[in-house]
Amino acid sequence: MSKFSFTLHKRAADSLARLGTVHTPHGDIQTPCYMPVGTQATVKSLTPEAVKDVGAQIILSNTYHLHLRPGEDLVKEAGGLHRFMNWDRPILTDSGGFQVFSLSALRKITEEGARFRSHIDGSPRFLSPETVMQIENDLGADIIMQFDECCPYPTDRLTAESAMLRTLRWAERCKKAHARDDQALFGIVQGAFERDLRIESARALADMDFPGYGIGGLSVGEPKPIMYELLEAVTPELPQDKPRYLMGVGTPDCLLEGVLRGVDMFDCVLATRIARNGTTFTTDGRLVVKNAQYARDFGPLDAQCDCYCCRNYSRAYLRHLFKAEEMLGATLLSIHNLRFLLRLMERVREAIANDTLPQLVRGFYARYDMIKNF
RNA sequence: GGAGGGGUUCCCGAGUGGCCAAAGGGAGCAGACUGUAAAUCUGCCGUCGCAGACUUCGAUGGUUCGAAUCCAUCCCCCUCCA
Repeated sequence: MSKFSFTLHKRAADSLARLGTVHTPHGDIQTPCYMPVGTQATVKSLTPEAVKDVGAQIILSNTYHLHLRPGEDLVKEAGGLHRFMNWDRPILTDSGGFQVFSLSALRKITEEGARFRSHIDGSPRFLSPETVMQIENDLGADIIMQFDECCPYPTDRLTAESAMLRTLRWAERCKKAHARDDQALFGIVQGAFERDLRIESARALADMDFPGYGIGGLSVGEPKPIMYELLEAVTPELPQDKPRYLMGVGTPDCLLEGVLRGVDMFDCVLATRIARNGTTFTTDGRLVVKNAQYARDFGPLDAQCDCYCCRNYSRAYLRHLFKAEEMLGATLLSIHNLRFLLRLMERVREAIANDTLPQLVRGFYARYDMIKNF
């Protein structure tokens, strides 16, 4: 089985943008890339074939959610996550660190790990770096994330530092507990919104020599300029020959800004979530297709888009599906929103290769309405 | 012809003297959503407006300090009997 590696093809001249290839046992990933999220071993509302059709090279799944249901032992018995969910391309599993954060009402964190109440049945659960590694090893994704501690915005410096340092200690423990050399374990940069803590975190993780690095704890409500500043501080501290993954981002503009600051990989639920709620990305900005103004609009969602939805269906029809609560609406908008981000990344890679990234970014902002952005 | 029941704000439907511009639901409209407790959640929903004012509960008239609520007449619907 081929091992994980990263090939850096090119660094842009006028920004930190990079062009690369991530090699995994289930195939290569061209970067910069966006990864659709399939938390519970499914990208909501889509068949794996549809996810491939929109151009996804790799998808995300979630350790915490699969641990609770159906359980990693069942997934392992099924032959691993790829076979279980019928997805033969690369998979990345998030560690559950974000759930520790977002389900904060139900947990208590100690040095040992996080004690939880299951959000499904209230049963007590415990996640530690060691248990998370065991679960992720059983699930069998190509890339697995360390167990980390995420801070809300805003966070006081002491809390930020303590979470960052704990994440470093947990990184060591994850590394020690990780038992499969066909899975690449990524460390995660923390440090909340303190520039120097972020830098310290990145340097320490770099010294631990991970095959790739997540940048976590961002896009949790802070203003975008703060996120961009922190990215600019962090990516130069990370090894050039390893992929950087900005966790949980995002919007079309955040993707571009992330690429410009040296990020190689992104994931975000936004595309599929807002799709299920009747909202779409378009070349001109956000479009809420369920709004009354589209009742008699028989044109496509986005005339620039090459997706299945835009090639075959009108805004009026999509609006009808949402008003009638037909589930095809969620499917078609998910196809479009994913394709929108994936195609944007395709164009970004092309532009880096051709040294035209600044023009691409300029062209994007010239049309994209930031007032109606997220 | 006789007996009974009923007409409430877009729809359904509570309300039977003041706390009612009128419960609740639906529909409608809008907003939110960034490592997914989300096919979810929130707000608005008579008119104008900041407070507040004004017009509403089939129609008209009446009782009362005060009526969607009580009385009279009329209009319209439904059920049963002949």
